[in-house]
Amino acid sequence: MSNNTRNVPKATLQRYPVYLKALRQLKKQGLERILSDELSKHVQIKSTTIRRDLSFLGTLGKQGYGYSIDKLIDVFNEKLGTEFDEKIILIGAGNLGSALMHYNRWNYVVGEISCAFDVDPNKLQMKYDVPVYPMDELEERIPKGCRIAILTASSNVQKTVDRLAACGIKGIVDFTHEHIQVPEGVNIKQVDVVSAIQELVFETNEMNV
Amino acid sequence: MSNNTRNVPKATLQRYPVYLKALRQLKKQGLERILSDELSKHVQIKSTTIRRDLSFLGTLGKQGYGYSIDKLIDVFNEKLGTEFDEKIILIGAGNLGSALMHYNRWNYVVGEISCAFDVDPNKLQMKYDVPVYPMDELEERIPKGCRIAILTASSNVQKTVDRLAACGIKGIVDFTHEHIQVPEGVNIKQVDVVSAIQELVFETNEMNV
DNA sequence: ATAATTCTGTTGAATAATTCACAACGTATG
DNA sequence: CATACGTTGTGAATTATTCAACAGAATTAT
Repeated sequence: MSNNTRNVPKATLQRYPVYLKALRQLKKQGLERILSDELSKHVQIKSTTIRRDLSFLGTLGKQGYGYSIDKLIDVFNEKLGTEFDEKIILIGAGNLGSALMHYNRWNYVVGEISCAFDVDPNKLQMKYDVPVYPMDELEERIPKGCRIAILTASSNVQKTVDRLAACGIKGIVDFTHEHIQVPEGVNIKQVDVVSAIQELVFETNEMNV
Repeated sequence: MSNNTRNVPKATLQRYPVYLKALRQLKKQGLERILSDELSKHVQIKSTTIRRDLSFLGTLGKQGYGYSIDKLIDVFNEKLGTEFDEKIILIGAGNLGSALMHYNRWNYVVGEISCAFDVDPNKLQMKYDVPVYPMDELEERIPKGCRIAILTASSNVQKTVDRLAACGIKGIVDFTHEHIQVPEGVNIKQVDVVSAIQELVFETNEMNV
């Protein structure tokens, strides 16, 4: 009933990207509406949890009909601010960084990589339409209003994080294998194969006890 | 007090990799012991939560002294089965796959990539000491006892997942942007920049309401 | 139209996770 | 060896999350 997005539980917030991804896929398949029960089968989350999660964003479904997929996607964009215009910077233009610049196909999804930075002078060339600047020039080249950085460089990690925070970065997607600390108010998401594998191994072993 | 790892809460299981990573870093810095309060500052998790989490693995700390870092790391390895010998396969030898084969430095951490598979005949060459086989040969080439697969290929994703499950894969680290469904008993971990960015954007916006 | 059906939104109960508070124990000190 | 101190491990209390059950709104069928 509330019209803003205050007080959305953390657990719910973490499920939104899952819904959004599934919805985009369903739309691509030509579907126009979906029931919470059907969506449940796709994302393996109980339908009642889905309905509750969505209810935080407004009264979106219709009884006896379900949800309009387009409407849901729109609401995610409007209310949660994924308005395609997020400016993202990339730190590190190595193998992984290149892969990310390459599938810069999150155009129309969250935003796009505005520019990249690297310490290696050999890597300072435009790649897949993304300019690569020297790491030294971070403070002057960083786009106005940029909040999100993707960190793939693995030297001087902690120092780099501190510089990013000083530049006003509010969220860091961290691909490094280091453990790093962030100042208050900065959010970090690990995107780490090793940790992911560990979690899988832990959970797989648990299941066999 | 329990000597096995039964009934470890899911939330706890997800924090273990965080602890492990921080502990390895502290060890590298030459530290030998740590208090739950100190560790708390590093990982931003309340010390009381840390103590409870660790207590599921046995009685590891000493009152008035803290925890031995070496001992903790050993316990994670022993009790949770990260015994360095996990055989991992990689599906897709493109940019991202190459990056993963390159920092195959999870030797001594979880295991190693035994081999990779790709549909593209041009990519079927040994890369960073990892052999790359044709996708067709998955069923015959997959190592015995292999439980974990890393999925970076982005064509025929769902079909590939089904084949992996049929081969006995129990955990999939998923780098694709697709939404995929897994059969009962198979665990999946998304390692997705886009979803990570979305979560960051969602949470960053939340904080400013 | 009207009635039957379907599926949402939400209440309240059950379960899970976190945090508090402190007794018990190991260490350090004299 | 005894005493003081500091930190763990853990019941009990609190908070967060999930889940079941159902009233009621919108659709569909007649």
